[in-house]
Formats: sequence, C-alpha cells, structure tokens
Amino acid sequence: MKKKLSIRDIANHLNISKTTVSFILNGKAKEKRISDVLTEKVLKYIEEKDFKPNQLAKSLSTGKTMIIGLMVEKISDYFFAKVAYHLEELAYQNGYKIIYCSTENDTEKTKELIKLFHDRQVDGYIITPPVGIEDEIRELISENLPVVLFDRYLPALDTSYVGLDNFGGTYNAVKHLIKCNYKNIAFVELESDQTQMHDRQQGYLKAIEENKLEPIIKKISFQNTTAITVDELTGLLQKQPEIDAMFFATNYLAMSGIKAINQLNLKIPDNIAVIAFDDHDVFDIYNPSITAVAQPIDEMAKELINILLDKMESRTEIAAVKKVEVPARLILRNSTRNS
Amino acid sequence: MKKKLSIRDIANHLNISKTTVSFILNGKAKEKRISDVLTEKVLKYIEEKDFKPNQLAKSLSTGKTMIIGLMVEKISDYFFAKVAYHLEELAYQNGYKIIYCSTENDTEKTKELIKLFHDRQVDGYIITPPVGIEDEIRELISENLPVVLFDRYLPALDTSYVGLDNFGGTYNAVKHLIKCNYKNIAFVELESDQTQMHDRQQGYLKAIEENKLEPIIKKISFQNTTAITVDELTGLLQKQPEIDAMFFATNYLAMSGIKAINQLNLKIPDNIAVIAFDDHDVFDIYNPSITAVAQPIDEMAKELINILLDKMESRTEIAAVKKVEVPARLILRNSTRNS
DNA sequence: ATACCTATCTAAACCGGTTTAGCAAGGACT
DNA sequence: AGTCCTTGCTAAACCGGTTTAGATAGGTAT
Repeated sequence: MKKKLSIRDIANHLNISKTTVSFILNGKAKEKRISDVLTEKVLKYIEEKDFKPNQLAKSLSTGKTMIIGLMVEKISDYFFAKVAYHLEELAYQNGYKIIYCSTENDTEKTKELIKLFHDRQVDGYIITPPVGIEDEIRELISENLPVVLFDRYLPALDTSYVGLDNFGGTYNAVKHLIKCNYKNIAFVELESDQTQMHDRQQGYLKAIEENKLEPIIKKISFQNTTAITVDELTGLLQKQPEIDAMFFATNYLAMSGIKAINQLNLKIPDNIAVIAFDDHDVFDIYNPSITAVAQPIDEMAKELINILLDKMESRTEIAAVKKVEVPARLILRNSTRNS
Repeated sequence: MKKKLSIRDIANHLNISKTTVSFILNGKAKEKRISDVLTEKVLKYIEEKDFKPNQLAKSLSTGKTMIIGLMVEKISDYFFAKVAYHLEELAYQNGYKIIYCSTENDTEKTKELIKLFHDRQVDGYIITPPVGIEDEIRELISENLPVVLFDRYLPALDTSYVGLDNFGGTYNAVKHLIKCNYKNIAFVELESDQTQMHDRQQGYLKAIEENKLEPIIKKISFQNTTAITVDELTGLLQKQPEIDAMFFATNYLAMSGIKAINQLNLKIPDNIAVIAFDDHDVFDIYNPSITAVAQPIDEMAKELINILLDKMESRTEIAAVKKVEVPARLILRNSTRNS
C-alpha cells in the first residue's frame, strides 16, 4: 500500500520549496516569476507520478470545497431525479460536485441538513424549501453563502429562485379543457401550503371564472401517500356526477386518480378527461396516453446552475436576487377530446 | 458577517489548551482524565455558542471524510433513484453522507469519476460498474479502500457485491408464463455484455429448455435510447406470428414495448402477455396493470450499507469478499392470464 | 563604490482540527 | 527524604495545502 504523494514530497525530491510547487500547480508560474525551465521540470515530474493535490487540504486553506449542496423533497421522485441528473451534469462540467439529500418536506429534517451542509462547507445551496425554514435560509444568506430556491419559494423571503410558471401552466391547461367543451372541470390538489400548489389553484380558478364555470376543488390530505383513493373519487363523483374532466395538480396524484378511474370502470376520455400537472414517462406510454403540463427540466437545471455559479464565482453580488419562472409546456395526448 | 468559532477561540476564551477542548469534544474527557468540572464548563460554552467543529480540518487530520461515493448508471432511472433514496437514508442514520454521480455506463467517464471521488477521499465506494474498469477497482481495493459493487459484477474480479438473483427471477417468471399455458414466449433484451442481462437470459433459456419450448430472443441494440421501436416489434411479429407472450428484460424496454403493442392495436393480455423485469410505479397503475419481476430495493440498500459499513468501520477485513444475491419477487398483475 | 532594479525562489505563518509525549503537583509508601 | 503513582492538563508536531513577506544573486545606472 503505497502512501500518497504530497506537495512536500515533490518539493523534497526536486530540492525546491513547496511554495514553488504550489505556484506551478496553480498556474501561477508566470505571475510569480518561476523560470520556464523549473516549471517544465516540475510539471513533468507531476505528470509522471500522476500527482493529485489533496482536496481536503486545499479546501481547508482556500475555504472553497467545490461542492454544491442539493436538497430536494425526495430524490426518487421522477421530477427531482431528472433535475438532479441534469444538475449533476452541469455542475460536473464546471468542476463542481453535488451532495444531495431528501428533505421529505420535513422542516426539522431540513434544518438539520442545512446545518450538515454548512458544517461541510458546501460552496452553494440549491433547496426546495419546506415551509418554516425562513430563518435558516436567511442565516445562510447573511453569511454570504449562495442560495437558490427551487420549485417553490418562501413568500416572506426575497431570494433567488427558479421555478415553473405554475399559474400560467395551469391556466392554459384548463383553458384548453374549456375550449374542448368540458364544462365541469374538477381540480384535485394536495392539502398543502406550498406556493406551487397555491399558484396552480389560482391558475385554475382564473380560467374557470373567466368562463363563468363553477369551480370544483377537491383537496387530498396526505399522510404517507400522495394519492387519491377509490373511495374519495367515488365520493366526489357521487356528490357531483356532472364532472366531465379532472385536472390533477401533481403527477402522482394523477396516477392514483387514473387507477381509481379504471377501478370504477370509467373510460378516459369518453366518460372523463384527465390532465396531469408534471409530466412522467408513464403518461406517454399509458393507454390512452395522458395529457400533461410539463416542466422543462433541463432548462430549469441550466438556470439554477447559472444563477448559482454567478454567485459562487462572485460574478454577481451573492445577495443579489434573481427570480426565474420558466413557462410550462402543455403536452397534448389522448386523455382529452380534441377541440 | 460574524466569522466562525474555532476550537482555538474556545480554548483562548476559557484559558485552557485546545487539546483539552478537542478531547472533550470527542468524548474522551474521561479517558484523558479531564476533570468533570472543566468538562462541564466547556460543554456548556460549546452548547451556548452552538459550536460545530470544521469537518474539513477534522477530515484532514483523521483521514476520514464520512462520505460515501455512490456511482450509479443514471440517477434519474426509477430503480437507481429509489436505491439512492434508501441508501441516503441509511447512510445518514450512521453519520455518513452520500456524494453521487451517474456513470452513464461510460467506462471513461467512470474512470474519471473514480479518480474524482478518490481525490475527495470518500471513505467508501458503491459502484454499478461498466465493463472495463477492473483495473481501477482493483487499484482502489489495493489501497485498502472499501468497495461494494452493485446491480452487476465484474466476473474477472473477486469483490463484494450486492445484486439481484437475476437468473432465478427470470426463470421463475418464465415458468409462470409456461404454467399459464403460453407456448411461444419471446425474450426481449438489450445488446449488452453486462452480467445481469446475461443472467436473465440464462434464466429464460433454462425455463424454456426444461419445457421443451422454442426460445425466441430479440436483442435491441441501443444508441441513445433503451427502447424497442414499433418497426422492430412489427418485424418480430411478422417473422414469428405465433408469439403469445413477451418477457422484457428491463422496465424501460417493457414500457416502449407496451407502447408499440398499443400502436399495433394488440390487446394485453388477450393477444399477447407481458412481463417486465424490474418493477415501476407505472406498471401498477397501467391498464391493464403489468406483471413484473421486482427487485426488493430497500433490502438491497440495507445489504449494501451493511457490507460497506462493516468495511469502513473495520469490523471486517476491507478486502473481505461478501457477495449477496437477493431473491426477486414476482408481482402478478393483469398483463398475463391466470394459470 | 553605492544605490537600485529585477528575476527567482523560499521560509514561515496559516487554515482548524487530532494526537503523542510529557510536565507539574499532590499523595502514598518505604 | 526519596521514589513512584495518579490526576489533570498542555506544548508542539502533524495532516497537506495556500499565501505573504522577504531573501539572494546578478545587472545597471550614477
């Protein structure tokens, strides 16, 4: 088990000081007036031994870890997994790595995780915040650490943010249903005080009201599972049998809804139309395929990294606030009639 | 912007040495004979200031980072995302964090990533290896670093490994099809030299041969996408119209297959039965729901962490080899006739 | 001969912890 | 009085880098 080479070993071997080696390693040879001859010699030796400086030591003295902390609600969810995948790619291209965690949307767990990331001195934070962690985020920013919120924001806090135009996405989708002549459009959402739910609901309401229709809102309270049960759906349809279309505010909600609709032996879209918010591989292969409001995931990832990179590399003020709302894309499939 | 407290600041403030503070922080007060009075005083101050030691400095001197490097083929795939989720949870409970990367099954990228993790001195590696990185893995192990392979192994290398019983899982699933009186069962797989594909194929062949049926194997070569096209399926069915069941060797393959089957207006399971290897949320909500060979994801995650933890905490020899093949679970749904 | 550049390179402090070796004081034993 | 423990604590080296503030040698202008 050969032990790793250090900068000191190199210096000793070549009979020079480690300062010199460090300068050369960091491309400061010219600036620090190290002769070309010596520079060459050192570089050659480094190449030969495939020397890699110890990142821990480097981080300790520079204070930079080149690590981005990513906290999403649940890394195994389709949307977050995809975003993580793109973020990782982009971060990697810029020399950064990602440490990630799932918050489970639990405020206490998130507080702990923020502390953990902080102790590990990550250089930047991407967070899908649960409610109630305003103080911790504020604290980070006051320490001059780059933070970008994602997917949902904290209304009480003026921070950088990347998310979807939830309002517009829903509004357009519901308008599309209306144009296809659906008259009784139910909106199924999770009992939640997160901004994205709220914005989606507002988008729905605006479209409904503009067209003088009656809003039908069903809130699903979720314990462990974000699903609508057959019983809940049956109840809804008994109370309001006129429902001819359903807009599900999340993809998992839509999946459970579709399953329930199947179990009641209703046909999509003949008996009932379906639109899901947030696309999923499933919706494309499903029979019938399911119309969905899609988030442009790669675009969001790009915006996130750009904003964070600008802050981390001090190209912009770290406290500078940049909010981006990317437009949603309505992907028309076969779970709705054509207009 | 208050600057962070260090162990030296604490020592100075209390007029003691930082050695003492360090001992107390690490619970070695008793062992190092620090008086209870002083211990109390220090702990109180630490509590009061909410002091957290700098992990970088700690890692630099101890050589431990408490970070596990996870390299999966693609973090956004259903299976890997789920595994990652469970791993993160378990690692977290044991004080470890996870850094992850997607290899894209690209040997060169994987080599780079291993180097990267190595530079960052992660304490342990969980890797789904692409072919051709035997040397790098061997190198890690020879440096006494804990490594566990996952999902697939490298036949040329005797290392710890956690994976599914691919052979048995496929064998049982195909036997089930045969019991349900299907006679012409096609096996659709990816053109790949990974062990898990090979093992699945062998399981299929054994079941077919034992029952004196004719094997029908279709290999899909994949560039960007792991999918079977409508054309490919049409071709297959034209050549062998007797096919009455299809076993797809991966879940994404199954999804594309199901989509193609739909487009050919064939009915599942009336015209053709379907079984997928590797479960997916989709299969449960699909109509008809799809029978699948499921990997017990949480169990696999548990095994992985256990083996790795044993090595990392030196409870077992680091080079000790422990191979675990967990049995697959056949989840019967509605894409096959009953027996 | 003196003062002043300039080009090259380096000693030493620093980042914030861990750990080894050992000091000082008091008590017990002979 | 001398030896030997035991208790309670600490100085200083170390991990492997970065960075500041010079040191040294040779050349040039006065």
